[in-house]
Amino acid sequence: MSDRLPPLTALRAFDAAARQMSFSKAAAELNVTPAALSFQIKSLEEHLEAPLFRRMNRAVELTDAGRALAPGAADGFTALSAAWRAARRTVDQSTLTVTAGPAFTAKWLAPRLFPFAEEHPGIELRFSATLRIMDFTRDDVDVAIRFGFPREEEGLFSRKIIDEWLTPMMSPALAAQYPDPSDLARAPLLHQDDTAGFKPAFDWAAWFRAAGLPPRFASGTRFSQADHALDAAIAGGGVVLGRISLAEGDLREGRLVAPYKIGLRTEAQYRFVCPEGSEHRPQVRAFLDFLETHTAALKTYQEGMSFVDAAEVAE
Amino acid sequence: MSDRLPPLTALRAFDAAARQMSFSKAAAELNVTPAALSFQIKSLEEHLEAPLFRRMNRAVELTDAGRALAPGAADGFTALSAAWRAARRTVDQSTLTVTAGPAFTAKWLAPRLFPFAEEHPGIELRFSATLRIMDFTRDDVDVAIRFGFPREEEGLFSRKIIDEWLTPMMSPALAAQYPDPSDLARAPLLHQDDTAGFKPAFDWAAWFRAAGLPPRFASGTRFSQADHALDAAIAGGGVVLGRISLAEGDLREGRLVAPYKIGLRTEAQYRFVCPEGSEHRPQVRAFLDFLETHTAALKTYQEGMSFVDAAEVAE
DNA sequence: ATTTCACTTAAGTATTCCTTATCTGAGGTG
DNA sequence: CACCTCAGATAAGGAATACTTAAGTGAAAT
Repeated sequence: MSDRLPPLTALRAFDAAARQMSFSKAAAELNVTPAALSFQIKSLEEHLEAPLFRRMNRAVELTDAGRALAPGAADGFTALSAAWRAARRTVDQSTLTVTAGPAFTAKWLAPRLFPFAEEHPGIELRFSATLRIMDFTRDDVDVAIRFGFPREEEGLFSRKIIDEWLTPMMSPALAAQYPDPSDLARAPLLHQDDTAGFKPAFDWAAWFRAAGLPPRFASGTRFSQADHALDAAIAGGGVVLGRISLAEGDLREGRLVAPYKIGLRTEAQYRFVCPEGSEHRPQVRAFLDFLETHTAALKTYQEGMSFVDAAEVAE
Repeated sequence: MSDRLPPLTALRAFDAAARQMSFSKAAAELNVTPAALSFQIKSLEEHLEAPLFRRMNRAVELTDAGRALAPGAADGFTALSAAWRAARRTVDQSTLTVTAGPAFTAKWLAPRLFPFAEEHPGIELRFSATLRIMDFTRDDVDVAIRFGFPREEEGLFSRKIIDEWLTPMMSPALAAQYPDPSDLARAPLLHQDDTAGFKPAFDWAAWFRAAGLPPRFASGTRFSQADHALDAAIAGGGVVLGRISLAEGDLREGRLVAPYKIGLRTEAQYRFVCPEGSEHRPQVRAFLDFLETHTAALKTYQEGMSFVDAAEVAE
């Protein structure tokens, strides 16, 4: 009964058998004959000097020792195969998996998917819209686009792609009704909660302070995602404190207008994040280049605006 | 470049090489010749169709692919070997590793180590004093003794071993100075913080309410561990609201006395916890029996006491 | 210039692993 | 109740893998 690891093929056979609760199904999974699998289990039991399965003639069930081994073995092999996939992604130059929040995915990535595909026909782009923090070695992701304050992390390549600022936005029809910032006192306001935790805050209260207007009681419809708030504004549902990063397309197409010249600037920003070293992989390089050229257009919207930093009007 | 797992021996060779950053050291670790290890790495690189190491003539360094693979591979093998150790513990009948909080270890387990060893000469008992929550499949522990409210957990065997209650305790000399509960108004009180998070609380404030005495401003020395507070009381440093579970030995030996007849009872209790099925293993069985017979003596201290539930005097 | 060190390569061997074929025994079926 | 089926066990031979010894390479150290 050695303390060192037993033969790994035997352990893998056990893992499959424990998951399937059947030797023959496990054998099928591993593309070997049931006889081979039976041998592997037997050899593992000899190493342990105790049975791992109780053999009933129609089925097998785990012994206490088997139950102690199974979950950890499953975890171990899951980790190994995730690591292997991560290494394979490193080699693969034809696919690129990007994760971003739902709002950025909807408002920025999705509309630009086609242009990217045209520029880079050899790269298959995949999106994974989630706010969950990614672990590049565990999740099948090459690149993450995250919104937040700049932060360096060990082993990660990180680059700012968009400086964020906000200004009231609304449908052209509403803009005619509310020509002046002070008119917002009687306008229906749309709120978004997804950046509620950021400090210094960049919400309506902060913008009113930046504009030197009296605070308004925080009434109005609340949205959990910024893109939904923007869509509601497009539909004429109210005035949204729009994030330039997300609204750019809608502003360009005239679905939204930003009639006032007061912008609220925040240190929070969209960042491109990938494992260190990954930034040299061709498809990652291509994607970063694409992001940088396509975010450059945002700068034009800054013309004529006067900005106030969120930190200056922090509560 | 297959998506399935590569040969596991090759992966393990890579893991060792990546950890050691040296093929020859890795070969020594795995008890093979450097040539064999070189082959394994090469075969893994062929599976991946990309190099994992950059060979400099004096050293090796990981490529991007290697850096992507290494951490996950290490995690995987760590998990596998932990799982294997867990299975081995299941088979081993000669050792028993118990984890408990520092106070229980000091005041209850340590003094009874010798009696247990005499009763069960074949069992080697090991203690691991930590408050960290244990994962039986990951940490090398057979049995945990935890203090808290009763709670059932999937896959765990759990049994109450001590019903907890508290009463003021002090050295015999101090007891002479403070014959009546009301005298505590002028006594130095000792506090313990380790159960501060429990609700309903069982602290001095709760006991004063239970005794119908006016509340005292919470001054006095604070201890992060209950056993240190008891030791301070033994040394005459003040009056502690002692937990019967921890104080039993000191009460029996006369180092502490509990002069008042008002006890504060709490639902919190010491529990014996082990993986389901483990409770049948001989050394676990023996330890649980031992605990149960040696905690029975605590009941005698309840005689003559009148109890108030902590919930009844909750703030 | 020479030595040394770390890894590589080659050829042969040992070991592990897998297959085919046969066997066993309990539960389901007619 | 006999029979069949199904899941796993066992045996022996063969294929694939892993390892060893021995010789080789090239850059850094002396």
